[in-house]
Amino acid sequence: MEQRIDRIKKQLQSQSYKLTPQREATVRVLLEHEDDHLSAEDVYMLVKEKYPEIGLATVYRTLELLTELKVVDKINFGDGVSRYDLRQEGAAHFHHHLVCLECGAVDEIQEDLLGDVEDEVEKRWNFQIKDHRLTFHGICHRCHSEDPSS
Amino acid sequence: MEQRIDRIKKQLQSQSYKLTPQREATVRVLLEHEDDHLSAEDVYMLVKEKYPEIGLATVYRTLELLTELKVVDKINFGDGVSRYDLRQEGAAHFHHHLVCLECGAVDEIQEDLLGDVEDEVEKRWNFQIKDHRLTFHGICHRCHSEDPSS
DNA sequence: TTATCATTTGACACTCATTATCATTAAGCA
DNA sequence: TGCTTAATGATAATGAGTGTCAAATGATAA
Repeated sequence: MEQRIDRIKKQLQSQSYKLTPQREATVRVLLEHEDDHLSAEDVYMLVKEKYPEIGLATVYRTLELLTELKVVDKINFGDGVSRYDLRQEGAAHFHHHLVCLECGAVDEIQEDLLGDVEDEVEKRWNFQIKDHRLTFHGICHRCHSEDPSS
Repeated sequence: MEQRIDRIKKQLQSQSYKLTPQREATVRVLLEHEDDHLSAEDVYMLVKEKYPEIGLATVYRTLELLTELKVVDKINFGDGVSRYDLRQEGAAHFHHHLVCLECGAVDEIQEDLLGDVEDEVEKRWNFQIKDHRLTFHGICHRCHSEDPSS
């Protein structure tokens, strides 16, 4: 935890940004909720517990900054809200989503499913891939087993 | 064109919806702009040319209805606007996007890139896939060739 | 320490896509 | 021709996100 915050601090400073208390509090919330796909409003509520004076605009600005620095990914499941995921360190950024149409749960896959596919796309369409988003919509294993009708 | 409208009409009627003139005008616009990823506002403007009395709310309602019926896909490139794509008929629905970070162009791929991947996901995560979204972000072939710096 | 100056913050007004409301109109049907 | 329900258009309301600006903060140099 502290090491990750330290690395983010250095990353900010290398671009002459500061790790202010507000930003640190925000990052801590993201670290404590790594797999929760929090919306800006979610983050705001959680940060307020530890840092009640913080303003919503600051949370938005921090999330935007962290997105620029590629510390978080801003993702969109089509429900009208952006969500923010802390990126995994080190390992390449393979991270796909399973969105359940039944219960709304969002699970993650940490596998590199697209290695070959990316190579093919780069060659055939002469498109230099920087990033990708892959989301599956369907019925998750929980709803699947509870509801034999579908 | 007329046959496709006919089929959509039947699909609507099978759920006891009507193909009103407003809905038909909207569908025609979608048919005439199949690969353009129109936003609701875009559709509204285009429909107004042929049907000036139509209201924006009706366009939204029609697009929502068509989305429910799986006649169109509502997609989101993260620019704050939903876009609507008519689904291909017959053939399975393989349709991915290449979003250029340089010029903002959105190209399409009509290939089944994910057949094997889907099988694996269904098995390993016990997730019953109904649909997927795959988007690549990067530099398109046009910007790529014009700008040798990157 | 203190003065200085750019960065950051919080409050709040504002934008803009989308949705809800509601009175009116049109369609299908007895 | 009436009746009932679905659909429409106008417009108000919602809500996520952004812009503005004065005040607060932080790093740095004297």
